[in-house]
Amino acid sequence: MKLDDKRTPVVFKALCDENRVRILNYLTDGEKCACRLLEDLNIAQSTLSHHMKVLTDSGLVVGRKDGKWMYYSISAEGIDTATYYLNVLRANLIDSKKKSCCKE
Amino acid sequence: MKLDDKRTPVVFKALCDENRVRILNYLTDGEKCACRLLEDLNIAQSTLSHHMKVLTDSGLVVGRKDGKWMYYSISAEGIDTATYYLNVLRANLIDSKKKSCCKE
DNA sequence: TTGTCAAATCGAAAAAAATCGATATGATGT
DNA sequence: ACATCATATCGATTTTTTTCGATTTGACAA
Repeated sequence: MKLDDKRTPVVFKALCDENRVRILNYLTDGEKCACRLLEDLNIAQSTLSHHMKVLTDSGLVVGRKDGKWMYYSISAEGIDTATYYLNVLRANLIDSKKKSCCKE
Repeated sequence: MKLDDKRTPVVFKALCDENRVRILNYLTDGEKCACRLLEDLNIAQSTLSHHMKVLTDSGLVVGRKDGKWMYYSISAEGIDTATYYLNVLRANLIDSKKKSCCKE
């Protein structure tokens, strides 16, 4: 099994920017309104909107619209998918160790 | 527990570029010489060197020098660290669910 | 010491991403 | 219908990343 070299970067881009990691940290206490994040993060509203798009595209965050508010939360499924990707690397690693150990 | 917003991006940058994911996939069959990667990947030598630096900085890959050759392999510890980071998000998520469930 | 080969570093160019202010959209309340 | 508020989109700028060719470094062998 190999990682998809197109999809994998999309998933992990969520974790490749300082502001997005800050957002994820905020979201770990639970679902938050975009307006709330905006107060805490000291970035422009359009910048936040951009980051939320990257985060939802990655699958690590899901958005829910309620009236004119957008609520964002961390997706357990998204994290599990990312974890699975890392396990793919890990599993192959174990296999290759086994191979070199048993064949000679 | 929160993710370090400086260190986390460094770790996951390993997985944020198509060529680096290809490199990681190659390395899953075991340790490989840089010259070997160079043959397979169709990128300039200086570009490969740059990517190997990003990968080793992340901790997901380790390098070993043997004479004039550099051998690279995936680091189980590096993958475990990255997995741990994802678990931090996951664990907080479970905690926050528990909180909202029990308090009201 | 000199030549050769592998890899790293340098410097520049191209591509991608982050950021912002301004504007558009879309829901709500008057 | 209209004003208002939250968010998304647009367009432009700045910053970061990727990429390459050229050069340097460092190891080995003649």
